[in-house]
Amino acid sequence: MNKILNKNFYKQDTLKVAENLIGKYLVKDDEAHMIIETEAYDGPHDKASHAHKGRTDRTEVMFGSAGLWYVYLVYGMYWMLNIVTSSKDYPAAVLIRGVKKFKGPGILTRELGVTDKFNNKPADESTGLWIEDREKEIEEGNIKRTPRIGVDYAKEWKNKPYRFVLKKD
DNA sequence: TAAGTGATCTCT
DNA sequence: GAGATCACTTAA
Repeated sequence: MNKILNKNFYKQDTLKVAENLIGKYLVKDDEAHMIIETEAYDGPHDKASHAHKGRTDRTEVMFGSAGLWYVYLVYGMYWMLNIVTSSKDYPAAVLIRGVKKFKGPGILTRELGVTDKFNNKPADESTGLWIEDREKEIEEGNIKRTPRIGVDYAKEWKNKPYRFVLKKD
């Protein structure tokens, strides 16, 4: 039974959402891709998070309700796909870094045609891009935690093990 | 390992 | 308005 993840799932603690998203399926129209890599960006105190400097036009979405997409451009070329988590007015999101077929966050969005048109939109059937739970269960010991990628500037936060990767199928 | 690329943010 | 920075990728 395939179940589309709803707000109750995304409302959980950000790290929990990031971990639980491993092994779930990112669905775009009729294609389903198993998520194998995520990263958590949790709260205003997290120096690696865009939101740690406060609310701006760009980060406004992260302060919004759980279950919204947060999509933005980095390095002038690549879209990053995040799902907003936790409570309203608490800035947090989980970056979808990779699915089984496409490695790398920039590749994933390029191949799926994800752009800022999804930004601030809900992850459900209304946008044609959502995440669903399938029968397959991932064992906890099969998920590896590592520090996040590309956030060396974040000082003491750069080494936090906020990245989750599926070890093997 | 370096460079391409453009939105965003922080000064003026 | 100008300048720096950046949650990445590719080609060497």
